[in-house]
Amino acid sequence: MITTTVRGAGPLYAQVRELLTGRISAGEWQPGQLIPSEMRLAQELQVSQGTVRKAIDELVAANVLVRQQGKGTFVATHDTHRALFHFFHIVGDDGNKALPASHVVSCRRRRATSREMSALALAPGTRGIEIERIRYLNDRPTIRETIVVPTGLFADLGKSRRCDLPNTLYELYEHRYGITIHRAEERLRAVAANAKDAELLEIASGAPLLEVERTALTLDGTPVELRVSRCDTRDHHYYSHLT
Amino acid sequence: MITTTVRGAGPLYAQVRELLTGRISAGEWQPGQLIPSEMRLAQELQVSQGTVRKAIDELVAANVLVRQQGKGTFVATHDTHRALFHFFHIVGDDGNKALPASHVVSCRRRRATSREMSALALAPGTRGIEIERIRYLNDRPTIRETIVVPTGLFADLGKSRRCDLPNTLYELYEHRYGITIHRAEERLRAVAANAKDAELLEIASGAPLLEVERTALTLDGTPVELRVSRCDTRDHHYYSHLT
DNA sequence: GAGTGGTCTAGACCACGCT
DNA sequence: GCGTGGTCTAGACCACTCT
Repeated sequence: MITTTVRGAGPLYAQVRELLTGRISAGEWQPGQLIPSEMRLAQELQVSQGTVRKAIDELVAANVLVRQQGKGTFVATHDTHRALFHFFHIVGDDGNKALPASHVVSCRRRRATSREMSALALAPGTRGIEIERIRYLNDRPTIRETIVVPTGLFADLGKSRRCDLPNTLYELYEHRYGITIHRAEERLRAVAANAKDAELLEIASGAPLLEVERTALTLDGTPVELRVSRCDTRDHHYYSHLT
Repeated sequence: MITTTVRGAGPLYAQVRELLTGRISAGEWQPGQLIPSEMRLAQELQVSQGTVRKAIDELVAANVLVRQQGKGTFVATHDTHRALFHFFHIVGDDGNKALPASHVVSCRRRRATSREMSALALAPGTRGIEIERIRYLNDRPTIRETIVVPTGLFADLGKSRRCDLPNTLYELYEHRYGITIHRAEERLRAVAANAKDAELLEIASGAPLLEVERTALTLDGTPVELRVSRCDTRDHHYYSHLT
């Protein structure tokens, strides 16, 4: 494979994989879009189809690309299914799983805290947008969510009159700001409900809550969102599969 | 590929994969053991090396096999590394990760509860072995663990004088009982510490604890252990990576 | 029928571990 | 030097989608 810039060592298929990743990361191929066929890519990059195939295989395994036999290969997109199965791990104790309805409580701009600056790699003094919302499961307020994103990437987020945000924010990030969340890290703790938690979730102050702190990252590893969810786990739990 | 028993449809490599899985599951190839080379398997099964390779690729991805260039392919085994990186998700808030020391509190035989019977697919009235232990992180009691396994599979477990069990039980299951834990499901909740939790973990009664209920399964999907861990998450958290 | 990904094969050469 | 897995290639045929 010949490229203008010297691409470091490693196997050919890894170089092809990184090249494809770069094009997607740069927005050359948008989410949902059809990428060139394996044959075309092989010709363009002067490698065999099998090498392109191996590169694509790995990107499919990493949820970056999606194959559809007979149609082609597409850049993965954020839909309700992905939100539910890859980025929402709260399940009813009866096994039911559904995306909770959301109600925005507040939406404001403020300085980032030191925790937010370190988690999102922000310069001191950077301003962020804070969205607070309550999410309902079985018609009961179950999750109190505080979401912080830097103003730089999401300039006009929540500036419309009534903070009318969709339930699945990652679809909004993708369609409106061209930012695709690729993976996330979550840190879970048990905490005691404070007065505000108690009021919003209609529980006793001091009751145990599951706190999930999530950092969401783009394909190139940039952290773009810090989200803290406090969940009433009396009828629900967080599900994790270990391999 | 010709086999005595008719193996259902599907691609050749999937049939090879299931055949290899079956041999491992049946104990024909033990954990840590070298399996035949790709060439030998290809000859034996009358398929190409590439087909065997694809089957093995998938089993490596599923942590069933491990390749070592120049040496061969081995059945995956439970060592300290796997315990720490695949089956232990509690991390210090400072980023430190270490297996906690364990102290067995009690070890007894009793009837399984209905919860245990459903989680482990046991017949009513089945007896189980219950191990209770405290695990220490930074020299402080941090996790209270209750482990239940059926007596059928682990006949003499904990019958030695002083319940002297190793820190990583899955290594014991593998070496002593020929049972390999392949994957696990965890359900997390926040709960309030009861009197016993408070005493053993040296915290206030009612303090929030992270409860992790784990079902551990073998390669063929049989559940063999139910483990409930109650964790003091004031200085630690449960880490989860989403893709 | 043309184009796509999915499977299967065969062969070449490389990198590594052992003896 | 030999056997192992790791990479790369080339070509055949199948299954699916769309026109």
